[in-house]
Amino acid sequence: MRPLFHPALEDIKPEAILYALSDPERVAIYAKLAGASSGGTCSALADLGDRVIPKSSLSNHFKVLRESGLILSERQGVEMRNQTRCTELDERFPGLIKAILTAYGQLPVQPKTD
Amino acid sequence: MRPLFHPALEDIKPEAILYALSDPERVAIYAKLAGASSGGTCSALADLGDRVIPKSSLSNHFKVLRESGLILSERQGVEMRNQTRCTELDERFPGLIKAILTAYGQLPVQPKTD
DNA sequence: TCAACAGTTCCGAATTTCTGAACTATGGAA
DNA sequence: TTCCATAGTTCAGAAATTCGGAACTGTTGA
Repeated sequence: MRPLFHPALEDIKPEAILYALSDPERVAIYAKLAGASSGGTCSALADLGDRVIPKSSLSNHFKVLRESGLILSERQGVEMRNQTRCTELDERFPGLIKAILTAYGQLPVQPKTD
Repeated sequence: MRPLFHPALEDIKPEAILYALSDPERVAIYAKLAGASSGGTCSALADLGDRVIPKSSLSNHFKVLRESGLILSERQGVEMRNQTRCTELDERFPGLIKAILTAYGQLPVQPKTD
C-alpha cells in the first residue's frame, strides 16, 4: 500500500477544498468526522442512513478529503483513524469551512477554541 | 434557443455553488464579474491572461454559474449581460461567497489590522 | 501459519467534461 | 426586406473522471 499523501498547509488549494465538499456524501462524512470526538474510521462512517456507501467508494471519498487537505488519516493498528484539519485550515482560509458547513446545514458543534 | 434557467433563491443548493466554484477558471470569471461595475458579457471575460477560453467552454462556464444560482444572465440586444446574485446569496448562505473568494485571494478586501 | 478484518487498488462501465463546428438570435446597413 | 456581422448556444465525439465489485495488502490475534 502506498503511503498516504497529506498536503502541507501552505500547499492546500481552495479548488481542492471546494471540489471535495461539492459532494454531499463527502460533506456528510466530513461533518460526522468534525462532530465525532472519536477518530472516525471508514467503516464507522459508511452508513449514511438512506444508503450504505460501498467500501471502494468510501475509500476514494477519504482519499479526496485527505488529498485536498481536509482530513488527516493515520493507520492505527488494523484500522484508519481520521480527523479533520479544521483548526489549521481555518488559519489558512478563515471562515471557509464554517461557512460551507453552515450552508449545508451541517455545522455540528461550535469550533473548538482550545 | 432555450430560455435560460435561473433557480429560485430557495432552490439554490450549496453543492452546486461549491461545484461551480471548484474550477479556478470559473472563479476567475465570477470574480471579474463581481468586481466589474458593468454587466460583463461573455466575450469580455474570455481572456484569462494566460489563455483564452474557447467560446463553447465559456458558454458552458456561464451555464454552470447561472444554474448553480451564482449569476443572473439576461440578453440585452445582441449580447448577454451577466451579474452576480451575491446580495441574495449572502442572505441564503451567509458569508459563504465572501469566504470562498477570500480563500482564492480574489476578494479585494481591506487589509486586516491585527 | 492461518483466519478475520479494515481499508486500498485495480479495472471496466457509466458518466461527465471539453471544444471545434454548426447553428440561432439580434441589430444594423443597404 | 435581405444580407452581413457579432454574441452566444447547441451538437457531437474524443478525452478524462467517477463509480463500485472483485481482488489485493497490511495488521492483529489465535
